[in-house]
Amino acid sequence: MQQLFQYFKQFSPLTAEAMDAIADICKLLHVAKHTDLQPIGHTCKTIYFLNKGIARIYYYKDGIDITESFAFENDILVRVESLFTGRPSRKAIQVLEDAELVAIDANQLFQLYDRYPEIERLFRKIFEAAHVETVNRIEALQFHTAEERYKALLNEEPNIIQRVPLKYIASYLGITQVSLSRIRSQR
Amino acid sequence: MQQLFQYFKQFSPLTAEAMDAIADICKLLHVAKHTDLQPIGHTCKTIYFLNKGIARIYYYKDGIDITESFAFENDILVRVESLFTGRPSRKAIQVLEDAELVAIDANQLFQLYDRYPEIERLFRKIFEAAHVETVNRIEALQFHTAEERYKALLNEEPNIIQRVPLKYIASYLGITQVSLSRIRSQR
DNA sequence: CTGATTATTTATCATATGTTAAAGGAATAG
DNA sequence: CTATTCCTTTAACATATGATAAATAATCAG
Repeated sequence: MQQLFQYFKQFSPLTAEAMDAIADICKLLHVAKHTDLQPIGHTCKTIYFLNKGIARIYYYKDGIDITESFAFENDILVRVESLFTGRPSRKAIQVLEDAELVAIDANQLFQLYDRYPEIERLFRKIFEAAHVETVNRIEALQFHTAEERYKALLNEEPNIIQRVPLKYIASYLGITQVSLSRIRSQR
Repeated sequence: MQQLFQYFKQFSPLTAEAMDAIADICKLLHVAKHTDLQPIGHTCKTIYFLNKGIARIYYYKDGIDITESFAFENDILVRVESLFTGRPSRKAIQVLEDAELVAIDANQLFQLYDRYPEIERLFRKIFEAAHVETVNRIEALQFHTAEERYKALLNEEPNIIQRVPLKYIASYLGITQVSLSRIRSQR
């Protein structure tokens, strides 16, 4: 659990009491690769934090598997559009490498918001940072070529290539597997 | 100011005291069309709410004007990636039609967060909703064709065509003006 | 109202990415 | 270790979108 609280520290401070309250609603999970942590159609009621391993959020569009995002060590992992609306998600969370993660019960967390404004603030800031990343991602998709997006990804996550099947990376970049292969083979 | 508080009501309730505190840090603005409300390079320190009119957030990529997003009546208007990071924004806000808007001073608002958890909660929810929209937009850009995106936009904002120059719509959709014209002329 | 900008459409050609199919490599189960 | 399945690359062709230029159409300033 230290890893999680270390992560929290980047965003805002917590009293010992608030930390205990959070720890009480957390569970440590070990999940084997290829497991769907949360299936399509369920409403997101858990906020995950990845201690170790890789996961992705994916969905099906016209029967084709599309990766919306990846999560790595020390990332928060959540289906925002379901958690914040209370609606079922068309997306699933899949673990790509044997993973260790912390599961935070969202309903219990939201109750803590009432008792601990500092906890509400912490998660506000965590999700604000995620929001900023999402906005930046739009810029990439809107006006960079597939090749530029691929190179930018390599820059941010140099070892994603060794750890994630290329087909997942392709749909994350908004292109087909074949196109990605073509881009990779050019020089 | 009633329009703004009406908007707030959708998200969470406020005490009269909190409403007064917010009203104290708000200014009503009238801005002529074509005006840059906030220039490129400034750090976003104001949250705007549009009572009337249309605005857009735009930036330059390789010298070309690109529209990141539009805001209409009853929309919040903010450069998230600057407001939440405190860094200067490469984006500007431009008013497209004579507009009436409410300007909320962000630094003063953040101070109110300390005194009124209910205000922090309200804005948390407002930005969570914006976050969800951003996530959904990625899905559109990632795996819909330009034509699909155009039709989806028409569906959501049927009168955007009458009110916004097509060139701005084109870059918002991630395509050139010429491509949009071509799509429109097909049937 | 008129001329000058600015916005939109149309046409032509170039190019990136999609689609489909097949072959070669890598991972996995038994 | 082998056979099967899954992943990745390559090839050939189709198509959507980009780039450039020119022609209309609309808007705006004087």
